Amino acid sequence: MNIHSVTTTTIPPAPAAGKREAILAAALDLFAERTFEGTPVPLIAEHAGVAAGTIYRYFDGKEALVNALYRRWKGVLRDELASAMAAGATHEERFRMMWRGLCAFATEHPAALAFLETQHHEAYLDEESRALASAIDAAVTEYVRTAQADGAMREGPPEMLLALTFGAFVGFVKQARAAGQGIDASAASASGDVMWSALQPDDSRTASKRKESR
Amino acid sequence: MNIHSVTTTTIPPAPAAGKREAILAAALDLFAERTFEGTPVPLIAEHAGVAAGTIYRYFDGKEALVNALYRRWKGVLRDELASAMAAGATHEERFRMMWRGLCAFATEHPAALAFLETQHHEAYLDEESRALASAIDAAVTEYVRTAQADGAMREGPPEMLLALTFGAFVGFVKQARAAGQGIDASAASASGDVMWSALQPDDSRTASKRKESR
Amino acid sequence: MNIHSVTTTTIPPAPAAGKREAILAAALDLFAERTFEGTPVPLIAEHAGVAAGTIYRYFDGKEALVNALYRRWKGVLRDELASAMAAGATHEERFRMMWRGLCAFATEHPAALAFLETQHHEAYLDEESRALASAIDAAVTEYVRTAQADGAMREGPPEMLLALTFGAFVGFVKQARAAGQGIDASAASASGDVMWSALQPDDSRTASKRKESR
Amino acid sequence: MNIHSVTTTTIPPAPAAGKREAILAAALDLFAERTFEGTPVPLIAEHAGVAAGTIYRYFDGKEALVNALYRRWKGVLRDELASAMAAGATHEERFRMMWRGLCAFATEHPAALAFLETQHHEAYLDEESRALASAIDAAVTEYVRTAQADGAMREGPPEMLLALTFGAFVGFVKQARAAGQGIDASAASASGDVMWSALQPDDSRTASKRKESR
DNA sequence: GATGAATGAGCGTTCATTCAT
DNA sequence: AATGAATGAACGCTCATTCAT
Repeated sequence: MNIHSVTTTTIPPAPAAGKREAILAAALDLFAERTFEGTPVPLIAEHAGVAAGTIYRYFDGKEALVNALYRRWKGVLRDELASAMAAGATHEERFRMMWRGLCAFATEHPAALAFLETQHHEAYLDEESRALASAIDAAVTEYVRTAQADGAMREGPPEMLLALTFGAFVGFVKQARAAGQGIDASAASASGDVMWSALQPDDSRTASKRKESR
Repeated sequence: MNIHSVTTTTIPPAPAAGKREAILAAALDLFAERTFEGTPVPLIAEHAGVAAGTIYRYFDGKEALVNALYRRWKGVLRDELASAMAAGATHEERFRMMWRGLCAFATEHPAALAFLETQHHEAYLDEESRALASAIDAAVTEYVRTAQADGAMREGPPEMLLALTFGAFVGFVKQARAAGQGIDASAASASGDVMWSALQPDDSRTASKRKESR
Repeated sequence: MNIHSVTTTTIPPAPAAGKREAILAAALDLFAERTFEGTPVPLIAEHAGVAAGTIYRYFDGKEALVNALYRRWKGVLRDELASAMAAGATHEERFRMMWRGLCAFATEHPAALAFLETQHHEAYLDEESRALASAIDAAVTEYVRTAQADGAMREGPPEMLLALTFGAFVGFVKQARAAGQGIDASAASASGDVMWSALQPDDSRTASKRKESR
Repeated sequence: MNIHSVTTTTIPPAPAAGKREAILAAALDLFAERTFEGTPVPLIAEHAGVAAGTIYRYFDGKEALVNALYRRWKGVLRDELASAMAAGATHEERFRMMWRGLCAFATEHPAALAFLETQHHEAYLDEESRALASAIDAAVTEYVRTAQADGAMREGPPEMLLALTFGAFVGFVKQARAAGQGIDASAASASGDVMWSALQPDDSRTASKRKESR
């Protein structure tokens, strides 16, 4: 989790991590549950245990804060996906690790996922934040393309397949949250099954299917 | 698709449609692209071509307006889904019609879909709006349960399958919109293929699969 | 009650008296219980059973309406006082009739009295309304002066004596209203006793008076 | 008159007194001359020399402000009356001190008196404010009852006697203000004479009294 | 004459941001 | 560095007034 090294002193966004971290943590929770526009800066300050003015020592404004937050967590997500892709031996394994990694992320950082996937970011994200999002898109698109080239994934525009897959993930997580259940290992696995089968080549629906996915 | 016939006369922001419709149309566009909280009432008025005060002749307040809007479009969506479910002869046909109907809705009313699927509605939706959403959930859940009972759909909690499916649809639509492409018939069909195969029983991945889905 | 002849067709502000009267009656009730500033014109219209715009056919604006209302009722009060002063044979009789007349007015037209005596009229009364108030002041001042000249009333600036007397009357009426009681004949008489004795010459009291007050 | 010593440091709109005091002072003047409803918050801010938003740092809203103001001044008045009642040796002395105290209050804090006695407070006073008003009523009622029991005051419902007396006081003050004169010691004394004699037992007057009143 | 939909200035209030301490 | 009082633009909303019907 390289991004945490940005933190001046300690590693996780722990309560002792200093004001900058406290502000980011408070903003994350609040943006996740009330929207960027719906969250007053003084409320962030209160939750962070700092004075309102202090926020402006660490961030140029509310918009800069939300961008820092977005980059922070989008970076964590990117690292999660990158390590999943690096670790798997087969395309299916890579997919399963990604899916599991996403589920783990959603479980460990529910507010972060809600914040990242749920908002209308267009209004305030800056160039750099958008570039980060694009880089992640490119990486997973590359993964899909390779898997398709190997015959391990169905044909079709990678962007569409990814949109369906990540969309499904987000829907799944929101449903689990709305139902008040967490995402346990079996639910993560079952939902991963569903989406992996969605990605299988049509003609693979034979007994030999599984082999091609390596 | 009974409501769509209504659509032509009352829903679009036609200049002759009356101020109430103009306000709803303007609010839809703005909420879809800027969030409920991020949209000032005076801006809605401006887009609708009315004075700010006029909005309060037609709606009790901003919150009543967003609820009216939500119910209007959630109702259209419900009718769409209901007629798809009524029309199909097999479970697969019903699914395909639903997916096609959703794609048509997304194409014809992109702002409505963005508005419905994208926001933090919890803060302002009232009892009646929530009841409408629940009714739709119940209807599609019932569809899944029946299909599962007939062996035409994979096992698993219907809520999870639906969350994945609708999540995938939303992801797909957002991606298509972000890419600036519309959703043509072939894209709709291809994405429907993907998600229908996601819903197939695991053990159906044999040559006989298709038959069971009727 | 000469002022009622101003009414185009009928005599009292009865429900059948036409829209102008209905508006005046509604405005009286509302101003009395909610203040001039606190009463929206559309509410007056609703209570009067007319459309908001109609009020502007009969009055140039809210301010003109309140002036018309003030003059109407101040005129009734003036007539009441004038006839009391004309009818009495002695100064005390005149005073008693005035007091009784005021009490009758407060009983018959409680909203009118509340409106006349209770508000901050300065902000909106026009020249003519103020002139009417002054005329009444002058008439009762003249009465006091005459009574003083005849030795029937204590010395002192008539304005002060009148201010005390009318102030007492207003206080009395407000208290009766607040207590939910009407002003019956005996209460009217008892309060008149008090204020008449207030106006008696000092030298009419015996030398022993002071002792009793311990 | 303990509170009056406080007055010199905290109550008047002294520039050094802090914004809260400046706001209260400005609100007092404006409410006194334009009514609560007739006074826009931004105007209060302007008169207080603060920004409109600043008012909301000190008060929860316009209504909370008017209640704070009411309690402040009603409390001063209560202390005034209480110390007058405590200081006098005879019933008459107590009455005279009260009257003198009221006159002093009206002279020193004319806006406060206008504000307290002149408005339609019912619409916005809260429980606590009303309780304060009732406590004062109860205290003076008790005074009257005691004086009546001692034969030092005429019979009759204490509420009526008090309503007449305070009404007279208010009328007197308003008249003095309208005439542009202050209330000097002799006017205060003369008006006190009038109202004290109003409160005397009937039987304290000689048999010849009635004749003089013609 | 009468209506009531429509207007828009102005209300009470919030909140992103600044700055003296 | 940190505070939090202060600001004032902008918010959601009301209402006196106008005017097409």
